Amino acid sequence: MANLIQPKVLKGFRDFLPETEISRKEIQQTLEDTFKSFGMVPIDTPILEYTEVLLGKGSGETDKQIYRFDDHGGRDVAMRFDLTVPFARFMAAHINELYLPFKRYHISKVWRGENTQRGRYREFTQCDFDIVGVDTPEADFEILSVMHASLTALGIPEIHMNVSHRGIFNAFLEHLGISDDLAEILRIVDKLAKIGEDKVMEMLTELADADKASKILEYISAGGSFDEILLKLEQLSGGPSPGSERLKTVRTMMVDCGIDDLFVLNPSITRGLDYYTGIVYETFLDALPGIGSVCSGGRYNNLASIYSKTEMPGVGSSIGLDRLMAALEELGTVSAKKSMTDVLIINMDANLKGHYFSIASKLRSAGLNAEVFLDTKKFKNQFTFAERKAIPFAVICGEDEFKAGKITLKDLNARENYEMISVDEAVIKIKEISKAG
RNA sequence: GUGGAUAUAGUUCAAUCGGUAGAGCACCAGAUUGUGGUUCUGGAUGUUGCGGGUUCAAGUCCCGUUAUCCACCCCA
Repeated sequence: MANLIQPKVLKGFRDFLPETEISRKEIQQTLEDTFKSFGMVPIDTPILEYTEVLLGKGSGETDKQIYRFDDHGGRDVAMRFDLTVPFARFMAAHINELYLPFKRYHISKVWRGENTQRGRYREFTQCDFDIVGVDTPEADFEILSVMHASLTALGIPEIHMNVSHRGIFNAFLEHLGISDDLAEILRIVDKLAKIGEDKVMEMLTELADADKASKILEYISAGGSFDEILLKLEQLSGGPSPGSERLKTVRTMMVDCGIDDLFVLNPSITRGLDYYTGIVYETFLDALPGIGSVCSGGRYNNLASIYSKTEMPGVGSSIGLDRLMAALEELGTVSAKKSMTDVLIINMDANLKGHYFSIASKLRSAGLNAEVFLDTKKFKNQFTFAERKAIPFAVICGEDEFKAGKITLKDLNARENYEMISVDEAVIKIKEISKAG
């Protein structure tokens, strides 16, 4: 009694109450439906992998953030920090049982031991979708298309997907004659939106001469329409390149399909992860840029090469469910349902216990979610329970109704009774009122 | 990981110079019944995040610790 254990959870880890979990599940369902509609199939992988498998192509940062330990058999293991690297391993392991191009989605938790902030946790859920086996504009376009469809299906307000291309940027740097400090330059360039042109210029001049620095700044801050910027990038990088041609084709496809509205070409987007080789993208909410990217990814043509000799070019994207939730919560656009129950059967007469459950069963057969209150308590109690759980209807059946083979339906929101009707009539009434509301 | 801010009832917030913790809302019981939004009566709100220290006395001052938020870093 004296030594109760504190019911605490670890920093960056969270419990989800029904209210939150219901909307999380709804969002996941919407995404899953979208992914399926593009012919994508679900997979799953273990949360624990050999450390060498996960760190094979990671950067130094991943090293620091990964949860890593020795298991009971003395194996050096680690928890997955994203879903892309395990997917590459998965493809290498199962390539002979699969077919190409392979399009999968994967919604699951990942772990990173970094410092927490709003929308940044140590345990969080990613919704990944990737296409492996083809290096074509069709595949690049399809990922962008799924992103567009997903975010539209979720009804995310005021959003822009920033698109860029590593290949063009590399061609540009090569044209400039820069081959050192590439990672450093990428990092500085990526900060443009956050720290501004002056600061970026200042930092770049520390790495390269002023002329080159201003060229880089000119490249990453190129303005105008998608096509205008693309033209400018080509000019700055010494003419058309495979990357620019690819991006041009993808752009044409977006226009042909009428989904070019949400995409902007933003050359300052580079992405920190070093396995990206082609198109890259990041998505920010216009209203909440501070919360970070809610959906990003790109093309990685060599990722599986550390596990297999088979060429497996891939392109994919990841939606950060928790970050998205944090944003939607702040914007007040999450539905805060407390339960899915449509009808509560009031438990008022101890002699009719069994009957109450048979009414519930009939309601369920009619497609409604129904539950019986699990104790014979007074009405006030049972109504309060219904209110707590936000249940919209109650079925009342006492001796009178039972004898007549009827029930009384109560609309708990309108506080209106429909007395002495049959269960079938109640079902119709409930569906009618629910539809209207 | 580094630096800064914050932590009081379920919740939103009080508590003077250091003097044993308070209000609204919410909650529970009853008046109150085969019908919960009103009213009335009564009740509990709590190891002041946690652990030490100073003091006759600590929510208040000091140290440590944990969590949250903010910035850096990085990213979803």
